[in-house]
Amino acid sequence: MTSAHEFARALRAAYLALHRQTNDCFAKNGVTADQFVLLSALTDADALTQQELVRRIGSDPNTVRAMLLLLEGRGLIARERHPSDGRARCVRLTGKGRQVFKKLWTKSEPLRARLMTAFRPEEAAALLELLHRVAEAMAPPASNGRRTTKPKRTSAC
Amino acid sequence: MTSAHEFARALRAAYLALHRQTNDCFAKNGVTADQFVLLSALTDADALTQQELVRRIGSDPNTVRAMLLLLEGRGLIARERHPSDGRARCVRLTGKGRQVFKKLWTKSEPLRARLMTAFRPEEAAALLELLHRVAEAMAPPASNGRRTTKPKRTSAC
DNA sequence: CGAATCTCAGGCGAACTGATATGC
DNA sequence: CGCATATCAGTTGGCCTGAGATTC
Repeated sequence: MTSAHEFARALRAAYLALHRQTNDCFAKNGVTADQFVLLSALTDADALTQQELVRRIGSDPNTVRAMLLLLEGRGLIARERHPSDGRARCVRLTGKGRQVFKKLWTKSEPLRARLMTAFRPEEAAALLELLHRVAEAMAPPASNGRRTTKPKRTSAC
Repeated sequence: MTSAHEFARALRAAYLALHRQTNDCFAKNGVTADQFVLLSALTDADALTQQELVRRIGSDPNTVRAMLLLLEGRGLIARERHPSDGRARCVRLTGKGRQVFKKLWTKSEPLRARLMTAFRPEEAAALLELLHRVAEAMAPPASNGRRTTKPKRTSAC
């Protein structure tokens, strides 16, 4: 039982250290670690709805909206109306956004290299799977976020 | 290289899920997850200086101060002057603080149990060690926090 | 109608910067 | 003197609640 607490503290320490280094790495570009995560989620797909973005980065709709407004103001992302669903918004990277992300990605290479020194390649897969299991185990049990029913569509935009 | 990014996202997802569940768990007691971490650090020792507290929970002096003022206002901790070092402050749990922490600890038992379901007991130690290595690898390389020189004393208060 | 998606207003805790006072 | 410890003032980004508009 107490080992769970130790584990939680270690997880916290590891994440906070990573988060801080990432923030420092991007500080001069005016981008935060969380914004980088959002941008990287957008590079995985051509366009995503805000809701889908919320789901992928594990955040709150209001938080995502605030971040998007910020990034939109800087011309890194664009928000268009969804063609078939009047409620939804399609979020995509602009050309500038893609360019900036590429620069940030290159800039953070050393950080990822440092991260990889923490374990051997053979361990990586196991560790990754373990972290996924942790996230799954700690996912909201019944009443998700603000959802009252099941997720239903994954709305690929 | 890209696996480092995957790992970072998984680490983030796991931590955020844990952090959210912890916050929800303590919400009705008016205590946040970070405050719980601080309180738990104080249960490990009779008294700690603020600086040592900063080091143990991996935070910022200003942040810790703000949290301490908050907790002091609620009567959970006390800040006395250090007997031999006029600059330092000795932080300790009050009786009420110890009592509250105990209640919170009990209340969060299910959370820790859920966390333990994510991996088998044999894996726990290895995983713990791995997370420590990650935190160490991502620790500030040269210029620590605000420190310009070496840490020197660990000041056990 | 209910439900989903996003918008808006407002508040809060955490983290940071920079400057400052005091004691070692 | 330099350095360490803590304080104060102010800003920011992220997260949350609660309410509302619009659309499916």
